[in-house]
Order: sequence, then structure tokens, then C-alpha cells
Amino acid sequence: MAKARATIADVAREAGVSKGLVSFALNDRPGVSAHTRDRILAVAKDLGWSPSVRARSLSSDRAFALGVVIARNPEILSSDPFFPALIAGIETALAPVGQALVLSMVGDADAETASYRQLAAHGRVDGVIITDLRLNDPRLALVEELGLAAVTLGRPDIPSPFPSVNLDDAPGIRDAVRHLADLGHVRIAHVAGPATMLHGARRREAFDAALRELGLDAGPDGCLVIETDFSAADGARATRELLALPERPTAIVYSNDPMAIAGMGVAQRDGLRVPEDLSVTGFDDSDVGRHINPSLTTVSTAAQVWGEAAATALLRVVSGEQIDHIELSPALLVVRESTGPRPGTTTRPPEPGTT
Amino acid sequence: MAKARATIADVAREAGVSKGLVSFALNDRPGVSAHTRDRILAVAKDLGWSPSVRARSLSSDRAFALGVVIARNPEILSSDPFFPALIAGIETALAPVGQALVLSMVGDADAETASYRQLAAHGRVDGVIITDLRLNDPRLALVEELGLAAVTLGRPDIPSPFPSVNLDDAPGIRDAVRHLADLGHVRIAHVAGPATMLHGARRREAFDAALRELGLDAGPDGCLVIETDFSAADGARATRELLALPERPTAIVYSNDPMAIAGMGVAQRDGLRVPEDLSVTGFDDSDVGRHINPSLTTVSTAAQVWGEAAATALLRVVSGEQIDHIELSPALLVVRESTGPRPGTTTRPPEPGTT
DNA sequence: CTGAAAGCGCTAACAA
DNA sequence: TTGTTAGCGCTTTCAG
Repeated sequence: MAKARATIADVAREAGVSKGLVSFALNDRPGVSAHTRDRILAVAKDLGWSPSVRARSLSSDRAFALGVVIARNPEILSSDPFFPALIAGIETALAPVGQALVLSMVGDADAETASYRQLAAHGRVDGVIITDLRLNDPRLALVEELGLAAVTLGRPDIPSPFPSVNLDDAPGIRDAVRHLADLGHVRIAHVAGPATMLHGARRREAFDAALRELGLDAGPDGCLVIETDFSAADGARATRELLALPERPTAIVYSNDPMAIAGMGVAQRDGLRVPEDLSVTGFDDSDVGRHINPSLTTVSTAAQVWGEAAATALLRVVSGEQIDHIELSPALLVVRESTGPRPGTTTRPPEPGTT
Repeated sequence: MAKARATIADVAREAGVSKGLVSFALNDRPGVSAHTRDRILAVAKDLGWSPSVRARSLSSDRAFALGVVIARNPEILSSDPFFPALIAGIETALAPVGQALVLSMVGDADAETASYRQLAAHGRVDGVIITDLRLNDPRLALVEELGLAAVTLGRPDIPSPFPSVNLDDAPGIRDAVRHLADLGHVRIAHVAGPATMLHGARRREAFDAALRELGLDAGPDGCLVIETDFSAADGARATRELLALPERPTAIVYSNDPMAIAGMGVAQRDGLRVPEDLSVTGFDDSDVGRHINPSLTTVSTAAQVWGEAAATALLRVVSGEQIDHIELSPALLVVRESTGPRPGTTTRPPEPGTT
């Protein structure tokens, strides 16, 4: 059997000092002479000592782990490129410092609450990264009540006790709308995410603002904006509704890539060519979007960078630092083939962007 | 500040018994009279006591958590619907029993090894679910050496100390090939995953076997089979190669959905219609595949069920049970619109499957 | 600067 | 049956 791991007691004995001193030396804290410290470190290395996270957890009351609770239907999640990239980014920040990521995926709001509670009650994590902010998000109060540290991905719409790590969606949407307007489009529709989700709402606001700025509008009763649950299926449904309109839009700005791809499918079934008859933009810059035909004009969001920044920030919060809101560079429009001049226009199509 | 949580010491005092007895009662183990046990439980509930996972971890030498290490490029991962579903399934099994999932996402083999080592050295998890098995997978020996419990997702090609939870890919591929043969196709190509990945290899074997069984072959030098890294980009590349062949295939069996979708894009760019000029099948039944035009004939793999089964099995292993290999119902072909009769044939197209 | 010792909250071997 | 007690490995206070 594997021989028992070395403990600080072993190190202490071997180095001829006390456990306490070893602890001080190992965490390089003041109160140990340089000479003694070196000897202790040498012995520790010699013995192949490595700290026991469990023991440290118990005595220092910290978990050395961060948590993420994802509350989305796995179907929707599956086609969304956002989370894998986000998690990869988080890992990038965590692995080098020996922290772990505890991930929870839940289906509904009750399970979500339960999950945060359990994470806190079990002391599984020191803090959580709050993703997919909602309007008036109840999790802010919940997480605060639970005494967990946290950062939010994006800026909440209500006062928040937590710093936010923000990557602004608005410029991407605005650029998409402008790009379409430049191509001559006037009837531009938006297939939005759930209004209860902050990024869904924000993208929609950005869409409205961009239209206004250009002197356009979203049709009578705003009928050119349709809300969805972010799923490809719902994106297809929304597209059908838009194309059935008496005056159908010539361009549609989708709130994510899967919906845009599904929307293109619907349009093509209707005999419409993309982009000749209908221009389409997505959001998130998924891998498939790059390779379908026509390739998808979309907005790129650097989810991995976002994850890394959020985890890094949260680690600092956990270690007691007071940190400020962090602003990352905003989402960027990537022009490809799915957008073209308004039907009947002679503008030449934009050149496809880089992959 | 939050008042300190109740501990078993509090419960013991309140109930007028010793800590040890409380521990026994709480874990309902023999050696406590029914009456005393009830009183202890009542007091515990009364005090709002809940166990400290940390203390339990330290004294019982268990983590009460399971680990998953995913070693894939986030780009590729992002478009793959498999993992989110898998993880959702794992959660389903873990949450009710108060266990946590520690997830690690790494970019290369070295980081992967380091990740397993760290998980074990830090005692973060009691066992790991080994995904994406490779040929002669070095992780089997590694994980065994580290003393972690484990189950493998799929059956390794080498003797393994761990039970496997298996969901057979072969029938899905075989059915896809047969389906295409039924439609009159003779030159059927395969865009395979990495040969070093077991499911990539197995799907390819299944493809070859199915061809043989039907009296077909994969072209001179097997030129109708092309290996990829599972990315949409590589799927597109493979498709280009296949379509450039002197005698190009009339049907392509892809090893995952993103590649199939990318492949359709390439074909369409070449002026080929799907399925009239080229039939295409995917693998994994992604959400987008259902909504593109034409919708994708694919193979459905119940990743969520797989995850749940694997986690459940691993929990049993961790708790000392001896378990057998587990076989789940195999992958299933879902016929949609991307497959049709061989060009020049008059067979009527299959009706699209259910969504 | 150094060392001893008291926990952190729970488990489990042992004694009564 | 019940209760006692000694750890698990580390942190940290308090004396020296």
C-alpha cells in the first residue's frame, strides 16, 4: 500500500523544530529566521511533503475552491458555446494556485437555490461566480445571506454587494445593427433572449437604442422584437413569426448563434436565400457558425478571458482584498457571409471577416 | 455575524450524551438504543445541526466529491453537445446525496496528468469518471497508481482495474450506414474522430464493419475514411478532400454533429444539394442539428443518462461495493432530412424522424 | 525568533 | 447498549 504521506509533524521532527514553526515557514510568514526557514523547506521537499487541503480546510475554515452554479436546460446549454469556454477560463486561473472548481448544473430555480445553500452549508467553496444574471436577481441576496464571497459576470440591475466582472454586450449588438443599416436594411428584427435574463434584456435594449440612433424603429408595437428562451427551437419559432409578418424584416439580429443558425434554416425552408433575401447575425461566435453556409456574421465575446478574469477577481475577494468592478473589452462584431445588402439594393457585400 | 453552526458537541451536551454517541446516532449505526437515537436526532434537528463535510473529510479520509477531468480544446468542446449533457446527468446523481462535482478542464496531456495528480494529492475527490477514453489509455494506470476509485465511460481496449459504464456507439453507426445503403448509396465515406480516441476508433471500426457486411468498401486505400480532430474546421477540411476525390462519395457519415454541419456547408458551397446530391449523417443529436436546413440525420446518445449512470456507479465503487460493468442501451439512429436516395435513384426519401 | 499546546468538527477504536 | 477518548493534519495563540 502507499505509505502514509508526510505531515508537518514529520517535517518538524526531521528538522528538529515544532509543528507550529513548520507551519509558519511553509506559509512564509514572519517570525522564522531565514536560516531555519530554509532548512524546514529543504526537509519538506525532501520528505515529499505536500499540504493536506482537508486539514487546512478544517482549521482555516476555507475550502480552497470556487463554485459555479449553472441553471439552464441542458438542451439549451448544449448548443451554447459560452459555458465550456467560460469554464476553461476559470480553470486557467484556478489550477496554478491549487484551487478547485466545484460545478453544479441544475434545472430549475428551486434546485438552484438548494445548490447554493448546499455549497455554502457544506463549506464546499469560498466563493461563487454568479453567471447568467437575471433582473432583480434573488441570488445576490441569497449568496450574501449565505456568507459566500462572489463576483457577478456582468453588472446587476440592482445594488449588489459583490464586485462585477463585466464584458459589455451592447457594442456588439450596436455594431451589428449599424452594419445592417449600412447595408441598407431598414426593417431589422431582433430575436431576443428571455427578458428575465439580464444579458437578454441588455442586448434587446442595445438593439432598441441602436435602432433609435439610426432613426429606425422596431415596427408597430415593436413587433419586430420577439422573445425566446435562447433555444434553437424557440429561435426557429420566432423566425417563423417574423417571416409571416405582413411586412417581413430583411435582417434579423439574433441573441445567440444557435438561434441564428436555426433561423437561417427556417428562412431557407421558406425559400429565402441568406443573405440575398434575408441577413442574419448571431451572438457568441460559435465554432459551427464559422463553418456553415453561409458563414455566420456574429458577435464575439471572449468567454474564456471572462472566466479567467472572474476567477482571478474572486480569488482576490476571497483572500480579503477589496476589489473594484472590472471592465473587459466589449464584444466585437465579426462580419462573415450571412449579412448582405438589403434586397433591391446595389451596395456591394461586405468582405467576410477573418475566421 | 452568523452565529456559529451547531456541532455534534452541542448536540451531545443538549441531549446529555457523548459526542461519540451522537456520531453513531447520526450515521445510524448499530449501538444506539432506539430511544436515545430518537432523542439525539430530535435535538440535532432542533439545533439545526448539519454535518461539516470538512471535518468529516479530515477524519474519515473521504472527499464526498467526484471528479471529472476534461482534456479537450475549448473550441472543440464548445460545439460538442456531449459534455453539458453528461455533466447534467452526473449532477442528477450527485446532488441528492450531498456529493459535489469537481470539474477540471485542461488543454494538453501534461496538464491532464497534473490535474489528476493534484485531485488525488489534495484529496479533492474520492473517484473520477474517466471520459474520452484513448487507445492504450495511460490514465488507467495513473489513476490506479494515485489510489483513486474510477469508472470509465466506455470499455477500454486494455485490461482495466475499473468498471466501465458503456454506451455502445457501434449500432448507431451501423444503422446509419445501413440506412444509407438502403437508400442506394454505394460510395459512403466516413469523417472519423482522432484514431487515438477510443470512440473515434470504435466508430470507425463500426463503419468499416458495416460496409463489409453490406459488401461495400471504403475505396482504394480506404480513401473514403478521413481522420479529424473532431473540430468543425477539420470536418470541413475532410469534406473538401472527399468531394475533391475523382469519384466522390454520395454519402458521408460524420463522427459528430458539428463536423456534419460544417460538412454540409462545404458541400453547399460546392453547389451540391443535401440530400439530393450528397447525404450526410452526424453523431450526438445536437439541438442545432434539429433546426438547420436540411435537418440532420444523426445518432442519439443519451449523454445525460450516461452521466447519471456513471456517477451512480462510481458512488457505489467509492462506498466499497464491487460492481460489474454496466451496459446502457446503445446509440440510436434518428433519421431526418439530410439523408436521401442516391443521386440518380428513384427511391422516395425517408420521412423525417421526430424532433 | 522559537516552541508548546489548544483547537477546527468529526470518526472510530476502546472501555465500561 | 452506552460513553470516553484519541486522533485526522493543520493553524494560531500564547509563553518562552
